[in-house]
Amino acid sequence: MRIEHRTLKTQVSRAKLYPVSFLSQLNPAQREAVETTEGPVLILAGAGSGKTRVITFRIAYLVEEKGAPPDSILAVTFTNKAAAEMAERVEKLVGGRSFAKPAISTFHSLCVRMLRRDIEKLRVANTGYNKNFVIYDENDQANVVKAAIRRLGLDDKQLTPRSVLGRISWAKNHMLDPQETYLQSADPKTEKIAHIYEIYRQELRKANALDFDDLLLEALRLLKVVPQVREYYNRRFRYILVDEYQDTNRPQYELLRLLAGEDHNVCAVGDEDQSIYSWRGADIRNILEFEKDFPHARIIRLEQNYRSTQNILAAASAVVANNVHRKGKTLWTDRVGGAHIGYYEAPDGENEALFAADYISKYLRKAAEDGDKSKAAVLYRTNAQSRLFEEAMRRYQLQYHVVGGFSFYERAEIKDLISYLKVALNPDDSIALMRVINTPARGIGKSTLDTLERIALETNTSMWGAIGNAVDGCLVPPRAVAALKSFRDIIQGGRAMLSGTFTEWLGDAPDESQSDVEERIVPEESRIGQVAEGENISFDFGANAPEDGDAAEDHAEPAPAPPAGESRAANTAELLKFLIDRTGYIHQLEEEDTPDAYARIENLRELVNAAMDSRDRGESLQEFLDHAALVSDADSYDDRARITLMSLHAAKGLEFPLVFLAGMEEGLFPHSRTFLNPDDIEEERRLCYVGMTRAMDTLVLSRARYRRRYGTDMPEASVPSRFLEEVPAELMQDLGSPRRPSYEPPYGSDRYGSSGDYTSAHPNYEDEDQSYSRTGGGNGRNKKPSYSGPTYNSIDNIAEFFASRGKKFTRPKVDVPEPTGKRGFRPGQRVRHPKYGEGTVFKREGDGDDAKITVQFSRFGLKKLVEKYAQLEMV
DNA sequence: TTCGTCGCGATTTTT
DNA sequence: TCGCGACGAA
Repeated sequence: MRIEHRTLKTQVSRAKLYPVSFLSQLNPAQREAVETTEGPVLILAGAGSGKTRVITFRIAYLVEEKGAPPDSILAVTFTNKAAAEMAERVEKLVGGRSFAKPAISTFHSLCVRMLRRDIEKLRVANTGYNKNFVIYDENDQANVVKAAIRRLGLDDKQLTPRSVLGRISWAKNHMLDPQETYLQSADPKTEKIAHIYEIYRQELRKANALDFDDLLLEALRLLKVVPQVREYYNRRFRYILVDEYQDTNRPQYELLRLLAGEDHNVCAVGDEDQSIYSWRGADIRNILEFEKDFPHARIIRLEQNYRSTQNILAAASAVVANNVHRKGKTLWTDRVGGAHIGYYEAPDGENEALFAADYISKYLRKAAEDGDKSKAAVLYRTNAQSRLFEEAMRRYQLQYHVVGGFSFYERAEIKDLISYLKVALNPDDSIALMRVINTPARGIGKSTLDTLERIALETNTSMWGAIGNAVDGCLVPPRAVAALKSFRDIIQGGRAMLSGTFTEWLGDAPDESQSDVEERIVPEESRIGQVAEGENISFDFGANAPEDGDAAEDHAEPAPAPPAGESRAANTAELLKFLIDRTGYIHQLEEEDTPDAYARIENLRELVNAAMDSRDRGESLQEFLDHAALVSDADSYDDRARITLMSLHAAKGLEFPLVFLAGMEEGLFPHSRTFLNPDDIEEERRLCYVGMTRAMDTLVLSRARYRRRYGTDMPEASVPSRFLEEVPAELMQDLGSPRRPSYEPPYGSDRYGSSGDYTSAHPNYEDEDQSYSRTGGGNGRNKKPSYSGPTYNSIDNIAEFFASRGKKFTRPKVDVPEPTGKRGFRPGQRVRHPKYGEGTVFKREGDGDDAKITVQFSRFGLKKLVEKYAQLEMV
């Protein structure tokens, strides 16, 4: 029925939307990539070579020319944003002709859908996950690990939750279980980690929770272990496309292989030079071994770049050419010439940001005068760098958009309410429960929690179960019993609302003697979480028919009133309002009566709005929570923004006429954590390549000569990034970096920052700023003296700059090393220590005899040494 | 048990 | 700068 519908419509409209020139819009390689639909294909797509176009056209081609049913096509992307975008573009090409849509999704949401559908097929002897499982984010994971470390009585200084988590994730990405990890461990520390890993896994099982890695692993297990499931997907998906293939890890790779079935109609698109996620388990071998696992694979190279000018491409290529582990390829463009790569060396981070703001504002204004709607991005290595640029943009009154950092769902108040929702849906989610059991404070303190934890451990139940036991058996002081009961009442009320038994529950006036009543009212197999599983953005597996959503309800219903007298199941928004009301959450914030508290209330309203939107889309609570768990920073990219600030990683896949690549300093980019491992440095270099190739017309690299790390008083001298050296000098142009003070010894190459005669008494951003203080100046704004003074291009001026902003500042007498003599250890310098061997100076603090330097030793890690005694030698 | 203050340590990158 | 844990007082 669906198929008939499709073919009919297809014939009618093909001619209109697909003129004969459809394929002629592609170059020969792209065309081959689109037309080779059968059998495995590996598309090596260089930066800006039109790969998204190829993927979308390929899908269109499959549907239009090959007559493939749209829902037999699966396209996997890296981010939700990319998936949504691709879906939109495909929709434009083939949309409106069929109800069936191609499945376009991220790996993780694909796995969630597979697992929600079939995870219970993995249950053995009535144990294992059920389909109401929750997804643990990094914070939840850290809490589990923390508890495990504590329980094992281990020192959490040597084993930080973060590092342990990293090891666990590593093990999972390499598909090692705790036993295997234990067997492979060579030292006591690794053994302990294996032990923690084991506990971690047990705890997640108990909580019916999966972490991000588990989503992939369990989905994979499902396909491996249950043939019917695998066959279902093999029948369903005849054509599979994978974007950003270079960033897939082992589990994802195997998942693909199983999904591909016998047909092997897999099309993988990737670029080795853009592999920037090896730290997350991405395995470049997936590209190299593609031919091995998919014999007779066709390999197609897309080497024409349609994005960047020749200069930009040449510069980026020159940088990445320094990588040894690389097959190598040649990208070319017909956009010959182009502007030079700009370089600016600011005295400090603040000035770097101001320069960027000024440069960007002029650039955009000029574009606007020419009638162009241009766009610009500031890219940096670490999100911490964003603050300076935000301040600068605000100062220039520029509209900007930040990707990453704190997302909506990471705010404490949002996480609290999300946790309440999670507990209502799945009380055994102990992490969520612990988060909210005493927020807002209701008198459940540390000692009570310790008791609960003990009960949970002894009776092998979740915290929720322990609460039941504690209340029933009066195992805690009366006060605590009362507090626990009030908490339990709220949760049970929420559960009753979900199952549509709220009124019964009210009438029952439950108390501690009736824990079995709960079982009757909220039975194990309640409909919770499946209230309306149906339409959603990308696709559904048609497992459940959509229920009629009560979507027509008034959007502005004000009171968070529990729907007394109704017996239908409540939707997410209603439950949320109920929880906010009954927990007194907003009430408590109002009491606080601070601007911050009202901002949080605003956020909560926003959350309720999101819940109502979700309800209007017909989503269940479960889907709402999945969405909250799987949105990522990169998803917040708004392509309408004129100026975007984001990390280099987040910029992957995007392009901008102007790219400003900031913080080109050793230790920052490449990051100091990568110094030890040549492979990691190569990844940094690829990251640099990715950043540079985002630029279409103009690329500016910048660096701060002094930078404050962690907002300390004292800026530290920096060394130019090695990547700067790797850009051919003739492609670069200094944008008038302020001249360095004469007493400052030249760092690195003389190419940087000293543009000879250029004295730069007025770096160009100054004018701009003055005009701002003229126009925007005036009353309230003058709390901070407006920035219109002299140029801050020397140490003294930096001091003045900070002083003028009311900040404490001591002149960095330190950071100017003595020009000669053996004490001149400065960041970047290779040194040898009699005991620790060779290393690289990371930073230097203090002066004279007190001078301390931090050295990254290849064998012993970071050490802080007193320079005077350390007997360091230069290498 | 709670709430405030203080000191310290952290920052890569993210589905 | 900021968030967290430790510690101490009510």
